[in-house]
Amino acid sequence: MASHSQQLGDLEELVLLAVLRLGDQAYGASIREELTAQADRSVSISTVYVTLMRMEEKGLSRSWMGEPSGERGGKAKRHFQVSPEGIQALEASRSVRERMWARVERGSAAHVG
Amino acid sequence: MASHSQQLGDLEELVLLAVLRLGDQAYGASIREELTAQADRSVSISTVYVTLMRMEEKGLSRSWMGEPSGERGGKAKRHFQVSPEGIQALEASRSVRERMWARVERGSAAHVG
DNA sequence: AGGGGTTTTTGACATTGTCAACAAAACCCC
DNA sequence: GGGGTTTTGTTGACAATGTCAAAAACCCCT
Repeated sequence: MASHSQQLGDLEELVLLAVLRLGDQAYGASIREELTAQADRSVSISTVYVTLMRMEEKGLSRSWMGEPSGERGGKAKRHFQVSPEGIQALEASRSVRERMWARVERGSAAHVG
Repeated sequence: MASHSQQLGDLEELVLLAVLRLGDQAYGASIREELTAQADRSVSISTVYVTLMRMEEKGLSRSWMGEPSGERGGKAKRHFQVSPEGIQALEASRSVRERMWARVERGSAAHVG
């Protein structure tokens, strides 16, 4: 079935995966850390927010303000979550990539890795 | 070892994979067909060329003009090839994505698929 | 009510994604 | 051998995404 779920940018995809992984601990700083440590993508914190805001406008993610942490200073954190549409887009992206790789590894003269 | 291979855009990645798959049959029209049929990405032919030209400037791919086909009309085809740097970038991209997915599927409360 | 600490938001610019319109060959035919 | 037709490649322009420095907002303390 040719789904027409939204195309994800490469960073968008990684951000969604980070949010998914972090679950209820997904907010600006932790998402950024996940990208830096696990995705070899050391972006600034603003990049994370901007990407998430834009994706929210497209219905790929949601967010809400949490309670103040109670610790010394600190504005309340904004929590993020991947929407069902976001998950669908992620899966579509993954399956396309897997198919393309499978085609490379079987049927061609090129040898990779 | 943290490689610093170039970051690929999502389309760039798919185009490189198509070129790899097509081997010595990789030129404008066939690349576009591969994207349409296998990657759910129906881009125009100009998109393919522009993406490849830009990647060539970055050292991710190479190209050269072939001989005229001999069929009814038709300018000579330009052939494309993925460079070693391109292959490295593709592999880096893949391994990052696989790690991120693995982290999602194990360690989290979220259930996907 | 002012200050230092933590987090988010805004404004701006760079890179990548996208295509319509245009140019270039190569073949055929009279 | 020049014009028409066919196939392919190139340009110019704009939209979407990637990126960050600087500013704003908020919280807790004294």
